[in-house]
Amino acid sequence: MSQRDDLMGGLEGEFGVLLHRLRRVVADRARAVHPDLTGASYLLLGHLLEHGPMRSSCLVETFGVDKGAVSRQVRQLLDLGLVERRPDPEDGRAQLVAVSESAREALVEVSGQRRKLLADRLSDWTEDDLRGFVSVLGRYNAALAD
Amino acid sequence: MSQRDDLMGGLEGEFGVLLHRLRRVVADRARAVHPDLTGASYLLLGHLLEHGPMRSSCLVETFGVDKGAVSRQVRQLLDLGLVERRPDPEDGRAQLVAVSESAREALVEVSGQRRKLLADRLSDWTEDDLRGFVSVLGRYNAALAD
DNA sequence: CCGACAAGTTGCCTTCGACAACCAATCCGG
DNA sequence: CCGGATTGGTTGTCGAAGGCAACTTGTCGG
Repeated sequence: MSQRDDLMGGLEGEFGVLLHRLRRVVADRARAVHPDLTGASYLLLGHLLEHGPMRSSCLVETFGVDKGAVSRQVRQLLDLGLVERRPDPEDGRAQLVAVSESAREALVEVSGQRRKLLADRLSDWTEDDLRGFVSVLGRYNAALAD
Repeated sequence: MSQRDDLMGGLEGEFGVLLHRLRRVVADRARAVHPDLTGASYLLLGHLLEHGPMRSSCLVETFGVDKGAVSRQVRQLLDLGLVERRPDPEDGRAQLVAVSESAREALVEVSGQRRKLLADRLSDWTEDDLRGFVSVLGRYNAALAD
């Protein structure tokens, strides 16, 4: 059990470093999509791109942040023309947030740059390495869920 | 290559969620160590506990954040009595930051609570799973380094 | 029709980090 | 030995980000 504890300690340490470095990386990529796009909004945008249009409250739930924060970030995305809003056919008082076409293009473009940048640094990773990493990260995320 | 791109996309998504959830988890754990301890300072403290006394500039380098921020967080740790400072024998103008004895005890205590909390959620992870996760996280961190 | 409720919005506060200007001690070339 | 250049660290100011709470508004159920 003490071995397991040591591993958990190492996990914390790596997460601490990751948390700080990722903040900067995300902010940089956000700026690449649009000069005035902030990091948090970029993450929302990415989630919308992957999972399709959804309402703000859904974003609140999956990211586990305050709905006020999401409201402001969606507002920013709207102002920058990166998302559009339309009424939710299933609930009259809700609105769906959808990635705009121009944002989709920009995200694909930035995604290409990112791939080039990380290609050499992760070149020794096999596809299985990558797949396993994503999977295990997902399981850890699930463990963190409230 | 398109498979690899998809995997990278999934990686981003998981990191986005992780980034937000971890923020809250870290803040909670910091409060458990000391009511007035903030999240960022807690991460510094954890790093000091694992790697032994070091100077502020070393923390700046490993975490990749501004030295002003580190200076303030170390100040907070000092005010709370969680770290002590002593002159660096190898460089007259530098100071070493070291975890205090009381802080060490508190960290071990919180570590125990944390283990209990995650024990059931990660119970299906083998020790190899855990070790592999830590290792691969370290490699990813290395890839993020500037 | 009316109260309960859910979706969003907004204001206020704290945490956090970037940037820059700044002090102090040390190192180094002459 | 001396005077800049360098390095360790502090401080002030700013924007990003989230938590909390009060509030608006539209919807649903009795």
